Amino acid sequence: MANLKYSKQRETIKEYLRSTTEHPTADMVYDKVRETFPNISLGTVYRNLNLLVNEGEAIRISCGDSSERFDGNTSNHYHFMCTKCHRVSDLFNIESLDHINALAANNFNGVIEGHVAYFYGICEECKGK
Amino acid sequence: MANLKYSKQRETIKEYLRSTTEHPTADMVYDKVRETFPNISLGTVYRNLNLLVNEGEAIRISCGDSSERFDGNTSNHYHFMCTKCHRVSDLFNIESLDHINALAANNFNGVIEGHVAYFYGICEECKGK
DNA sequence: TTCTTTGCAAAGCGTTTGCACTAGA
DNA sequence: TCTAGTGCAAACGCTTTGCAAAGAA
Repeated sequence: MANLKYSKQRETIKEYLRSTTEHPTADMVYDKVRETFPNISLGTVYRNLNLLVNEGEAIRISCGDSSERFDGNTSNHYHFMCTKCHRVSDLFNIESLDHINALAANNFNGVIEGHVAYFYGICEECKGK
Repeated sequence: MANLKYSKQRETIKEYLRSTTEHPTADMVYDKVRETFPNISLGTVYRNLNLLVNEGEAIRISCGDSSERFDGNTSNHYHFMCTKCHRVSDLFNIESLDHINALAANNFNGVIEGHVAYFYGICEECKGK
C-alpha cells in the first residue's frame, strides 16, 4: 500500500484501464501501452497490473480463459463472457447478488464471505451470426 | 464422445474422482493414481482428466487458484473455497441459483445461457484457529 | 543519496503435445 | 489387424523474477 513511487508507465496503464470497457488481458495492455512506451516490457506491465490490483485501482477477472483480464472499473458489478467471441462485457443491470451468500450460508458450518460469479452466453453482436 | 477404448488408468482415475470429495488437482490425482500405476505419467493423467470432462464423467473447477481442480460428482452443485486452507468443499444446501440468470438477462441484449459461481470464506475447520 | 521502477532475459509453473511403443477391440 | 492409449520428454503459454541500470523523492 505504501512505498509507491510515481511512474509514467503505471499511470499510463491505469488510465488505459479506466478508459476502456474491453477488459484487456496483460498482453492487450502491453500492446496498447507500447504505443506510448515502445520499450516497455511485458514484465513491467505484469508488475504494474499486480500493483494496481493490490492498490484497489483495478480488478482482476478470471473467466476460465487461459489468461486473466483486468478492469479499471472497480465498482461492484458482474461480467458476461460470450462463448463465441470470448469478449467480456459489463452487466450494469444487476446491482448485487449478495443475497446468494445467505442461500449458501444456510446449513453451512463455515463462514461465507463472498462469491465470485460471471455469466456466459451469446453476446448481442454474435447473436445474429 | 465415441472411439473410446477401455483403459485401466482412466478407470482408476474415474473411480478415484467418484470416491473423493477433496476436488483434487491434476497433481493430486497423479499422486493418488501412482499408488496403483507407479509408472503412469502426468501427461496421461491430464489426457484422461480432459477425456472424462468431455464425456461428462467429471467436472472441471476453476477457483482462481493456479491450478484447476476436478470433481467426479457431476450433479449440479456449488462450491466453497476456504481462503485460509484453500480446500474446496461442496455446498449441497443450495439447489440452484438459476434465477440469477434472469436477473442478468434483464436489460441485456445478448443471450444468457448460464453462470459460473463459487463462494469463498472460512471453512469450519479453519474457523476456530 | 536512498529506495522504487524499469527493461531484459531467464526461469517458473501448469498443461499440452509429438513420438515410438503398448494394449484394447 | 487397426486404432486408441501410454510413458517419456520436450514444448507451450502465461506469469514471475533476478539483476544491473535508470528514475523518483
